[in-house]
Amino acid sequence: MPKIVDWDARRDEILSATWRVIARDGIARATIRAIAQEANCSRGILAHYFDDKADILGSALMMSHRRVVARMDARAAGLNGLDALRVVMLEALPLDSQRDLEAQIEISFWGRALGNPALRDLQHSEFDQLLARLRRHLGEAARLGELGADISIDLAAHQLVVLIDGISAERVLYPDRVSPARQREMLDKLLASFSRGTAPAG
Amino acid sequence: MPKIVDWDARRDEILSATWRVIARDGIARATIRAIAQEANCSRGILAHYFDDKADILGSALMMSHRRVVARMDARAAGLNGLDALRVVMLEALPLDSQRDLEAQIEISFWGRALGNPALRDLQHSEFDQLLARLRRHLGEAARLGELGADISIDLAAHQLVVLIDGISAERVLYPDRVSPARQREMLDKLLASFSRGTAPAG
Amino acid sequence: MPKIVDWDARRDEILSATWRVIARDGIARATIRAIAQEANCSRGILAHYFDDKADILGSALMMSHRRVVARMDARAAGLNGLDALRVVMLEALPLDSQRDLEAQIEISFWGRALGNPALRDLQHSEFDQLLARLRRHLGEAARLGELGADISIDLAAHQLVVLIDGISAERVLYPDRVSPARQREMLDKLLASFSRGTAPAG
Amino acid sequence: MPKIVDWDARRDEILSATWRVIARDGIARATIRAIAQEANCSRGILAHYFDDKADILGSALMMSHRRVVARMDARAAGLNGLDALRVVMLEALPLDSQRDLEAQIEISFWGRALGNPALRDLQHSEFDQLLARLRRHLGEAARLGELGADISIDLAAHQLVVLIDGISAERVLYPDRVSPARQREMLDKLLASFSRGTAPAG
DNA sequence: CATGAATGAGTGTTCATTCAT
DNA sequence: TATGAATGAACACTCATTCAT
Repeated sequence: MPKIVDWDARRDEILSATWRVIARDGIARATIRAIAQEANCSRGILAHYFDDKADILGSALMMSHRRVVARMDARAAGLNGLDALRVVMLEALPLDSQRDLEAQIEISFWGRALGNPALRDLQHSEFDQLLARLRRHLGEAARLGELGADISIDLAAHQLVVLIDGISAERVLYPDRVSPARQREMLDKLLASFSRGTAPAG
Repeated sequence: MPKIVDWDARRDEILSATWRVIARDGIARATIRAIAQEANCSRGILAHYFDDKADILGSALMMSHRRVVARMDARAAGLNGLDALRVVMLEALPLDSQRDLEAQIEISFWGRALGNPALRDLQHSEFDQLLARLRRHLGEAARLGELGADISIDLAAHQLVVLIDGISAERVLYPDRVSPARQREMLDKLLASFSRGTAPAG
Repeated sequence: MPKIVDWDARRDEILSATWRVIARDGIARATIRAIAQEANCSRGILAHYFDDKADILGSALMMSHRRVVARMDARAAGLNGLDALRVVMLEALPLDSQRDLEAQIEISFWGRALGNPALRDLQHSEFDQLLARLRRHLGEAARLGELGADISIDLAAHQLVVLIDGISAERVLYPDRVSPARQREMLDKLLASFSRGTAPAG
Repeated sequence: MPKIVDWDARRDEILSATWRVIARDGIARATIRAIAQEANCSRGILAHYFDDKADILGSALMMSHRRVVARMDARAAGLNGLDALRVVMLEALPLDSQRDLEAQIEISFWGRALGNPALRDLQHSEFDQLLARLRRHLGEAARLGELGADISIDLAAHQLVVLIDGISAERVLYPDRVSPARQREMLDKLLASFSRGTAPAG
C-alpha cells in the first residue's frame, strides 16, 4: 500500500515536470529527454510508469483536468444554482499562475489533437464532463427560478465553455491583456445575461 | 531565358498544401516531406521559395490572416457601425469549410507559439490588427449612437475576440457541436448586448 | 545496473576510427556516417560520446596532439639541451606509419581551420605549447653553452616548427620523396647550425 | 578571337572569386552557390566555363601556380645562380597579401588532396616543376662555384621546398607570428648555409 | 549564351524506443 | 527497480547537377 502511494507520487512528479516543460518550451520540445531531465530522473525510468510518450502526455492532460474538477467540487460544495455555477467557472478560468499553467497545457494539446484521434477522443470525453456539469448547475438554477424565461440551458452552457476556451487562449497568448479582473468582468456579464429580471448585460 | 514561373502562385500553392497537411495530420506532422508530397513537388524546391520551415509555417499563418482581412474588407464595404461589425465578425467565424480550415491553422499555431518567441511576436501583431479593426467599428457604432450608454469599447472588443477564439477552438475540436447556426446565435446575443435599449443578452 | 562501458576507451575507439577515415578518404569525406561505419557502431551512438561533429573532429585533433606530447615527454626524460631537443623533434616528425597518420590529421585540419574560428583557436593554443617546449629546450641548451653565440632562441624555435610543418606537408603529399633518412638529415643540418663552433650547416 | 579573350577573362574572374571564397570562408564552404554569388553571376553559367566543381577548384589551384611561375620568370630574368634562386624563393613565400592568398589556397588544397587522387596527381606535377626549377638554379650556382663543396643539390632543393611549405603553413595559420622580415631571415639563413666559405647558418 | 527552376542524394542532428545489466 | 548504452528512423537543410526555356 505505501508502495502504491510512492508510485503515484512518482507519477505525479513526472507529470508535473511534463507540465513545466510544456509551459516553458512548448509541447513540440517536450521530449522524453527534457521531461526526464526536468524530473531529475533517467530516461529509462519513464518506461516504468508510462507506456510511451503518448501515455505521458495524455496522462499530463488528464491530471490537469482532474485537478480542475477537484477544485470545482471543493468550491461548489454547499452552493446552489448560479452561485455554484459562478465558483465553478472561476475555477476554470486562468486567474492565477497555477491555472495559467493549466491553460497553457490545454492550449498546447489542442493543436496536437488535430492529427491524433486518440488524443481527440480523450479531449471529447473530458469536454463532455465539463459541459454536463455546467448544464447540471444551469438546470438547478432554472429549477430555483434564477434564470430568465427565454434562457436555453444548452445555449448557455455552450456560451460558458466558449468563454472559458476563448479567455484561456487569449490569456496564454497575450497574458498582459487578459487580467484576472477582466476575466471576472466578462464572466459576470455573461452570467448576468442569464439571470431573470436583470438589466441588459453581456 | 529561364523557365518563367509565377512565383507568387507557386508560393501560394505550397502554402495551400501546408494548410491541408496541418488540418489533416496536425502541425506536428507538417514536415517538409509531407508538405512537398502534398504539393506534388520535391523537397528541395521548397528552399527556392522559402528560407526554411519556419518561413513556410509563418507564411502559411500570415496568408490565412491576409485572406480573412481581405474578406472582411470586401464584405464591410459600404456598411457602418454595428452592421459592418457583424459582417466582419461573420468572416472571422468558422462558418464554412474554408473558414474551418483557417480556424484549424490558427489553433495549431497557438500551441506552437509557446516556446517560439518569433511566432509569438507574429501572432501578437496580427492580433493587434484584428483588435484595432473591431475597436474601429465599435467606435463608429458609438458615434452613430448604436451602442448602449454603459458599453466600454475596450471590453466589447475583447469580448468579441474571445468569442472568435472560443468558438474557433470548439469548432476545431468538436465540429459537430458548433453548427453555423449556433455560432450566429452566440454572435447575435453578444452584439445585442452592445445595442442601446435592447433586452438582456449574452 | 546499467551496462558498464569504458567511456574513455569507447571515445578513443571512435576517435581512432575518425583518424582512419580522415587519412583514407580526406577530412571532407569524414562524415558522421563514415566514422560510425569505421567504428562499427550506429550513428546515433556518437551523440552519446560527443556533442556534435565539431566535437568529434576537435577531439580527434587534440588526441593526436596529446599522444605526440606524451611521446615527447617519455623520450626526453633524463636528457638535456640539444639532446632533449633532438629526440623531441624526432617525435614530431612523420618517421613511421603512426606519425604519418598524425601528420595527415594535422594537415587535414589546416585547411579546415580557415573559416572556422573555433578550430583556429584550438590550433593556436596547441601550437603555442609546442613552441614553448622548443624554446624551453633551446634555453636549456643555451645555458649549457651548447648554442652558437649568435643564435636567437626565438628564431631557432621558429625554424624548428617550420621544419616540422614543412616536412609534414611534404610527407603527406609526396610520401615517396620524404624518407625518414631525409627527414633526419634535414633535422640534423638545422640542429648543427645552432651548435657552437660547428661547420656551416643548413 | 576577341571572344576568346573575353572567355578567358570570364574564367579568370570566376577563379578569382573562387580564391576569395576559399580564403574567406574555407574550402569546405566554397560551394558553387558561394562562388557564383562572389563572381556576381548565376550558378548555371559556371557549367559553361567549367566541367564541374572539381574543375573549378583544380583550375583555381593551377591558376595560382601559373601566376607564381610567371612572377618567378619575370624576376629571375637576367639573374644567375644564387641570385636567381633567391628572387625565385622570394616569389614563393607569402610576403604580401596577394601571396598570402596564394598560400591560403595552397594549404586549403592539401587537406582536400588526401582523399582525391586526381587532385593529388595535379599537385604532384606542380610540385615537380617547382623542384626542377630550384634544382636548375642550384645547378647553375654550382657551376658558377657559388656553392659549398659538400652541398647536395637534391637535399638543398628539398630544404627549400620544405621551407616554402612550412612558412606558408605557419603564415596561414598564425599570420601574426610570421612577418615578412622573419621569412627573409629564414630564407637567407638557409641560402647562406649553401654558400661556399660562409659562416655557419640555418 | 545564359537563366533559374527542379531534383535527389547526402549532411548533421534529434528522437522514442529497446534491452542487457 | 533502475540505468544508460545502443539503435534506427525521421528530421530540416545544403548541395552539385540537370534541363527546359
